[in-house]
Amino acid sequence: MCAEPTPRAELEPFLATLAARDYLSDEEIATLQAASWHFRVFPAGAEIIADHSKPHQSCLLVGGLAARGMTLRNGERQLSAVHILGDFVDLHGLLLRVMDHAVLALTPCRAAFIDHAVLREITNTHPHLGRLLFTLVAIDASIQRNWILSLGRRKAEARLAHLFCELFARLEIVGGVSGDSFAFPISQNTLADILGLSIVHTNRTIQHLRASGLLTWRSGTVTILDHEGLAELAEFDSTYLNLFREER
Amino acid sequence: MCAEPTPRAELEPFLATLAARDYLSDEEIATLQAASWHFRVFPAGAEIIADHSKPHQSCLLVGGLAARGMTLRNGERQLSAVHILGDFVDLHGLLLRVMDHAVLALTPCRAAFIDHAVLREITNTHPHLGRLLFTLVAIDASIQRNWILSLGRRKAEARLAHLFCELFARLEIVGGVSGDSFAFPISQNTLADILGLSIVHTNRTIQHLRASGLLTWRSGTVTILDHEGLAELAEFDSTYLNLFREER
DNA sequence: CGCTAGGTTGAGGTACGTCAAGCTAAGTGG
DNA sequence: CCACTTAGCTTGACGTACCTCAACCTAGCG
Repeated sequence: MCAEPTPRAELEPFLATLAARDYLSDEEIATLQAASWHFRVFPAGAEIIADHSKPHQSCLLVGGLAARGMTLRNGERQLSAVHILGDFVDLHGLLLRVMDHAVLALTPCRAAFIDHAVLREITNTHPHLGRLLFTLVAIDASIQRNWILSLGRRKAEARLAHLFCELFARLEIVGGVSGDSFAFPISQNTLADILGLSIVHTNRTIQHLRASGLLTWRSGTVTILDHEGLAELAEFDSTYLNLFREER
Repeated sequence: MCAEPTPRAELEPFLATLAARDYLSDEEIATLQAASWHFRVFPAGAEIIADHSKPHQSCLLVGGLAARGMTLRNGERQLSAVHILGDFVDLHGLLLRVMDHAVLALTPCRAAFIDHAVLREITNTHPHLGRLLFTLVAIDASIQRNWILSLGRRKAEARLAHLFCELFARLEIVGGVSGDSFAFPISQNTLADILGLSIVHTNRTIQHLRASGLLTWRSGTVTILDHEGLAELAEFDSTYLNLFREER
């Protein structure tokens, strides 16, 4: 591969997500960078955090795609969130203590772990930074609310369109897009578990989206050909992503 | 009606939700009770907080049922959360600043408002209490994840069963159940918007649940006849509600 | 060359939606 | 006390979005 990046560089996408929502002081940035991060890699399909476990660390994704997943007894799986680099995947583990879902690596992933004790100390000594971290939890919840709307009321095609609109917007913040394209190297099987659809119907929905000329998806790369048309189809309104800098 | 309850008494359900998850010091309780709460009532159907508004207060529900709702252009509505007394309905508004959904009174509601400035000050001066408040936001997110599983993978009947299991468990904490019954005075139309189903199918699903002897729902009251059977049908696992006292 | 994981296609089934009508109970005005 | 209205519940008939099963196709890989 390439030379081992410095921890400092690996935190950049995370700092970018924060900086997209509020103003970070140099001292706050330094605090985050000075913290003790432990890096680990996971192959595609690996379980990063097990369901019902009681983690003592939280996990920041610095590379790859991950997801939160729950499974019914009959084996059907539903993914409730897709995470990209810069996402503090299980920050809420600090508050919830017991996982009610698993965190899975959808692609090979690189993650940085930080002790809950350190995070708790940050919320004690840096209240604003603490609020900023919890804002990320609230934004995750916001994304989930929108996904509830998708699952409950949007048809398959609009649902998929909305997912791609959202991923593009989120990846843009952290430098995860190049031009109109972003890496999305997952199987249609996995995508079906995100969309709450069967594999077959997922396949047909993708074909329909491709045929309408809104996007392509080849060899693990999605290219959006018509941003406006896609957003129109999805009724995409980015308010819920909180892409504005405000004192929080 | 009855005599005006004291603010102190009206906060009890809220303190109970907190106390179900962590240990509150007397000083923390006093801080919450001493805060300046403004009470308002809303008729059924009223908009408690408007979509896309920028609230400067957060809203604690002290009576009635409320919900978060989003609407598509074609008029279809999806409710993403049902709130009961003691719920800090839009605590996340403190962090998100712009509402990405509306908060609606499903029944006549009584709510207590508190300035964001006060909440922010609490997170500055009482870090543990602040974390506890944000834990409520994280639990809301947890509930939403479970609802994503319901909408994506559970069939109508299990979805409805899960809703009733959850409401019973949550209402139990705040003294909102009597025996096996709780008040649920909403129309099937509204219920359909919670379940992401049509009215007609919602009606048939309810009838099927009733016929299977698991519960009754008459004149605004749900009575669960077979808790175990209902939980079995719903695959209900209360882990996600965080009903355990832990240092957070 | 054969194996495998993933993508694609067709045929038929089911859970759910839509439309339209009739029912019930509560409220309103005469 | 009785029309009349209205909101909500119920039922039937029919339509459709999505599911299931099963086959085949394709590309990568040892």
